[in-house]
Formats: sequence, structure tokens, C-alpha cells
Amino acid sequence: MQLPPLIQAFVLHFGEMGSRWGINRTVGQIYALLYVSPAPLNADQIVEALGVSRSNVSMGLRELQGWNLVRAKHVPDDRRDHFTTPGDVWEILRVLAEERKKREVDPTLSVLRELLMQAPASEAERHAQARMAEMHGLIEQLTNWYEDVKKLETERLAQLLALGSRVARLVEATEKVVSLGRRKKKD
Amino acid sequence: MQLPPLIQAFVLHFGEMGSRWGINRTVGQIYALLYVSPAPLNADQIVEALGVSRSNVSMGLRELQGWNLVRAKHVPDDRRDHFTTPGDVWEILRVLAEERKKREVDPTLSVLRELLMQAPASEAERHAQARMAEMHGLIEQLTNWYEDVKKLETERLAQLLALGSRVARLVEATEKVVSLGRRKKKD
DNA sequence: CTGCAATTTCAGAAATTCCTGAAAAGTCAG
DNA sequence: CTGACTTTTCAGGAATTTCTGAAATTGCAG
Repeated sequence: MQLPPLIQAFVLHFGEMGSRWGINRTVGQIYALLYVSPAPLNADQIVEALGVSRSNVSMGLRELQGWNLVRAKHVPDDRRDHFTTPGDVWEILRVLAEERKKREVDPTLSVLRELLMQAPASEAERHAQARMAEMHGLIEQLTNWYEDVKKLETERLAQLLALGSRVARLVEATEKVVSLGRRKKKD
Repeated sequence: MQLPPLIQAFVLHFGEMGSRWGINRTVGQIYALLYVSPAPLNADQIVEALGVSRSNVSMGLRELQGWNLVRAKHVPDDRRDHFTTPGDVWEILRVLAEERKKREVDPTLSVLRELLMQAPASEAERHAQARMAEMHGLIEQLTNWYEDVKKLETERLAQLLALGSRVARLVEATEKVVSLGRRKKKD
């Protein structure tokens, strides 16, 4: 791997992080490399940059495309495929959230739902179901929130982020106004 | 593993999910088992329930305690340690968020900051730094939001979740009121 | 078609991670 | 202290994952 030191450090870090959560080192490195690359790269350029085998790069690119984190792009007058990452970091965040939900959250929700349908055959199972119901409820609240919030345009989402917990005060204040309003009407 | 089928299915699912993100099968299973258990379990009970070695359970419990996902509890008249998970699912969510941030986000932020300090030695490095800056900015916005929001009590947090994207409308409305207010004052 | 360049597949080698049993270390009642 | 009970450590075997090179497949220009 003979990359500029700055880029090399970035790529290596992503390799390590990758293996910390489920995805393998090479895949992390390919992603990092494409992320900082000013132009789409073809597979051989990646092989060269990372010093891994051609077939490994092929598999890694496949996986990244499956995650929608990398796209193939055709360069005129070149038969080889070239690859990029989406440019906008907010877009990347959305894709990541969506894919992780699909792979991690949805299957869990569906297992929980299925187990909650069954009739418990003992006190132990009854208690376990109650706990599963709690977990199911929390996950459902979170995913509902996510499904709702992901519709917002980036602009507005960023605004909300910037507000942080001050949103809570705002909501509180509004509630007061509303409830005062109600009280007035009732009086 | 001779567990009631409902509990067994739950435990097995968590074993699988565990290996999907970084943590190994046994650790996932131990966690799931403790999560649905009505009372704290000692190590031998876990061995029995999961059919893995005593030492494996010991290592798994250690890891889970490192994640603050499992606590040792002393039962009177019993020398053996007994283990539980925190009961409140919101509490569990907070712990998980905190630990994942510590292990995944913070190290990445610190690498990015370090790389952004360096003077780029080429056009490629300059471009790479610009991309890293974008990533850094996004992660910082998200963590600031998180640091802020995590201070809220569970009650209030749940309220916000329930509002979902309607919060955006609320914010928008408030902004209008405020800007109208300002205009009035200026007039 | 044909031939060549590019890509993918896949069997097995290499690397890594996980798990176990045996031994060591820790803990506490008597 | 001692001895029984409990937990932890850790070397190395088992299982899994990752990676590679060779072969197969695909795609396309001529």
C-alpha cells in the first residue's frame, strides 16, 4: 500500500473500525479509499492502492454495492467499471441507517413479534414474553420515530439536530400554551 | 441447551445477531438469557442453560460487564456471583448508546481531528482532508445532539419520540411566531 | 463468431476468532 | 491457616472468516 500518509492513516483506521462492527477489513479500506478519492477508481487502482488481491477487491465492491454505499460509474472510452461513494455525507448517513435497520432491526422485530404471538407454556415463558414485549415496544417506538424523521429534508433535519434538547423546552412551552388555551375554553 | 422453546428461540436469535455486529455468539446468548430471566442467574446456571463451557461463560460475563450491560448481584447465603441485566429498557438503550459511542465514534473523531491538523503534502491529500472535514462535521453534529438529548429524562425523551417529525412543524411554527414578534418590535 | 479484456466464482490456504479443559488464583467459613 | 468452593487465566485445538490464485464467465469490439 503506497498511499500518501494522510490517506493511508484514514484507510487503515476504517479497516480497523470495520472489523469492530461486522464488516471485514478490506471492505472498510475500500470504502475509505473511495470516500476520499477525488475521482471514481477502477478495481485495479484499488488493488494497487491497498495491496490486496483482485478477487478480494471484487468481493468487497460487491458487498459495498449491496449496502448501497458504493456505486459503479461508467467512464467514457474505458471498458472497466469505476466506483464511487455518494458525495453528500447526509446521504451516506441515510443509507447507512436504512441498511442497518433492514439488517439488524427488522429481523429482530419480526422474531419478537412471532414469539409474542405464541401462548406461553409456563410461568418462565410468561415472564420472558413480558420482557420481550418491553423490548419490542421500545424498538417499535424508535423505528416509528425514525420512519417519520427520515422523511424530513436534510436542511430541516440539521436544524432539529442543532436545537438538540432545546426542542424539549419548546415542546413543553407549547404544551403549556395549549393547555392554558383549553382551560380558558372550559372556564 | 434445554430451555423452554420460546426462550430458546429468543436466545438463539441474539446469538446470531451478536455475530452480525462484532460481539460473539455466546456473549449474545448470555445477554439474552439474563434479559428474560425473572431472577439473577449464577454462572453454572448459564452453563447449564446454554451448554457452553464454564470458562466461556466467565469470559462472556466479563465482556458484558465491561459494556455495563450486566451487573453482578450478591444473593444472601450464596457465595456464588449472580448476574442480571438492568430492568428498564430505556436504561439499556442509554447504556448501549454510550458504550457504542465510546468504542466506535470517539476513536474515529479523534483520528479525524488528528489527520485534519496535518498540513496536506499534495493535491490528493488536500482533497482527502476536505472529505474528512465533512465527515468530521457530521459526526460532531450528531454527537453534540446526542450529548444534549441524553440529559433528558426518559419521560420527556419518549414524548419527543412520539412527536417524531411533527416536531419540525412545531419548530417551524414557532420560528414564524418569533419572527413575526421581531418584526412587530421593529415596526 | 472470435479473441481479448474485465470481472466473478470458488476451492482451499491463511488468518483470525472462539471455545475448552486444565491449572492457577481468589475467597471465605471454620 | 486450611480446605472447600468459586472464578479467572490461558495454551492450544476447533470453528469461522477472510483472502488468494486459478479457472470460469461475461461482455464487447472487430
